[in-house]
Amino acid sequence: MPRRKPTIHDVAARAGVSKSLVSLALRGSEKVSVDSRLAIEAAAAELGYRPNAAARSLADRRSRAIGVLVLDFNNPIFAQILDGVQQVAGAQGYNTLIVTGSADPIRQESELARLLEFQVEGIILIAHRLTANTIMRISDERPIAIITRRDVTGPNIDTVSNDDRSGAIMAVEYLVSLGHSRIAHITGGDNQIARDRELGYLDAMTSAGLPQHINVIPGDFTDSRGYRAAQELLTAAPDTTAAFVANDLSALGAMAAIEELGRQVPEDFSVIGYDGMALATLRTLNLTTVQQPLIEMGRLAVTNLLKRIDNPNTQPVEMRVDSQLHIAGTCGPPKT
Amino acid sequence: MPRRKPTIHDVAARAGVSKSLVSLALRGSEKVSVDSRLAIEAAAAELGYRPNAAARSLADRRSRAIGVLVLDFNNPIFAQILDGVQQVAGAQGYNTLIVTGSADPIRQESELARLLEFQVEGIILIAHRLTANTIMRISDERPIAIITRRDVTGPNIDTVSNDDRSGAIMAVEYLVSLGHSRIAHITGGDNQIARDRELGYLDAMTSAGLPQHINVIPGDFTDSRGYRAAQELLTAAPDTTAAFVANDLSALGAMAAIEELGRQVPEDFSVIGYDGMALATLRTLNLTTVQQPLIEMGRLAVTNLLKRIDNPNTQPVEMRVDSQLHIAGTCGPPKT
DNA sequence: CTGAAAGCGCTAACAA
DNA sequence: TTGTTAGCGCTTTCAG
Repeated sequence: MPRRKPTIHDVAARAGVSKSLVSLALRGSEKVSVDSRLAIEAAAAELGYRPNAAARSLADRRSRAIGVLVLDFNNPIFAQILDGVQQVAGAQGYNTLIVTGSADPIRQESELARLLEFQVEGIILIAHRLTANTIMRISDERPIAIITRRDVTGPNIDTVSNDDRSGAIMAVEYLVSLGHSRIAHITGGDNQIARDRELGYLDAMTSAGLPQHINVIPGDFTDSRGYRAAQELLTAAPDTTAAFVANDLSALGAMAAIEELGRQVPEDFSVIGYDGMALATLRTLNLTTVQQPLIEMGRLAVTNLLKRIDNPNTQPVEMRVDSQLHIAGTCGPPKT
Repeated sequence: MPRRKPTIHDVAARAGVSKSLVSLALRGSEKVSVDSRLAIEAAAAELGYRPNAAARSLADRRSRAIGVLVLDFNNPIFAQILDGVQQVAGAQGYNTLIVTGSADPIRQESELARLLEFQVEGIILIAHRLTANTIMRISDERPIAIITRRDVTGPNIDTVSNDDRSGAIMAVEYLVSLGHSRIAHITGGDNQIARDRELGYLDAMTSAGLPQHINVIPGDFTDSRGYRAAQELLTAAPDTTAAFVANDLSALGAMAAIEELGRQVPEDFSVIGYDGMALATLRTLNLTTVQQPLIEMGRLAVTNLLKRIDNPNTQPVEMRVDSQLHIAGTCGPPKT
């Protein structure tokens, strides 16, 4: 048994037909006689034949693959989005190449370049730290669907996002409705999403006639930073009774600090997050949050992307999905 | 400007040299004059040239890619392992193709097949639900490195795992040392890892001279099942004071149920998990657990795999990593 | 140092 | 229905 990998050529020889017939048969063409098809399939099976995707992609001039760039895997919400992405892509016969490059913009660019070299037919960006410039440049080569952000748009770019500003307003209004007035905000740093959520916070506070400036603590969407921000908050403004934290992961970190400082959540302090991270809404944590339809967002993005791949010159689609207040166990009325 | 993608040929024309020189220059060969190199690089940049990975892989007879099959993304520990995998693979110039096929063995097989068609040079299995048979068959074609399991071995298969049985013993002994005697176990279902952990539990209970049979509740490694199992446990054996849960995700679910049933953790009930999931050891949850060096496991597996790719006929490597008791906040002495 | 030529495995006309 | 023939874009001898 020759240790060389069998090719379509070997299959043809073994089945006693020509190369091209094998190609046809294997991709299920109608114009192959039943006999030939059977012979070919048998030969392929016996040989343990595997089509070579690289060769096919070369000859075909298409890869049947889309690339997904994930900001990082440490925030589980990206895994949820990815689930949705894979569902739809798989169902449509597309392979998904997933890469993740840490939050470093430079590395993200090189990851993107790798995707492009693989000849992906389109790209999904799940959160990202790329410049508008980079995205525009890439979108010139391939259609792009961006999930969670909507600040970069272009003729070849679709977006799926929720309305972070409204979501944030919803969160703060909920706290206000519970009777809180000294409401703090731990931000998500210097990016569009974080800014929108912060703006929503400021909007809602202003509408409610509440003061807020001292209570905006910078964060960065990580749990550890949320932890430190909460410590800072309770030191600087111990009379604060509630916090809207920019995302769930940070909110979990914040809760840890709050409880370590001797305050019970929600009795002594209310916390509301943002995202709808599966684990956070798990009953153990029971985080009250603004829930985005994460899986659905993944599904929608691929759907749009595949449409654009088939039909490049359609108008860009900018979808907004609705987020919902998920009321759980981390918010309550202030103690007074 | 022609909308066709520029090829090496276009670059050559523009730089005024031959195709093959461009190829050499682009891969950094020494034997290209500085002038030519500069001209070629300039031409490539101006044209926005991207090498075609499919073509290269065809001509090269190697893809410089490894495939990773992840059981599913819902358990965050797999993301941690993946981090380690990507670090090493990236550093060695390998692309990682990540696929995930739900826990369904059939779908997992087809995901594997796709990886093979992409001509990956080796495969990493992060947990999996494949039969020994399938794995053996695949390992015939490509080297495989399996992470977390060690029940399938073969000449072309390396493994990296921790000693689940000892880890489980460590967990139970810790509970015993705190004074617990009515210690339950929520299992991880019907797979080697879960069985090993269960055996460890039984070992430790026996050594300590404690009864255990009524207190083994079947689980499946998910949070929701952990939740239900804990409910079941407290109904069937309300005098239980502690539980060793087969993994962290389930442990979180279990804690939710326990607290809902009015018991404080750790005051009224102790919980210890297994894995060292980043979020669980986060201070908010503060789960006491047996911590596996997840990132390191990912790194080791790729390292072994790449060695085997370079040097196919070496002895299979079966690595055991050490897990540690991570003492946090969910275990305490029994209430009496 | 450079260029011509062959071929990687597959698909897609086009003939037969 | 089947076989033949060109490539797809790139790497790699092998002569200049």
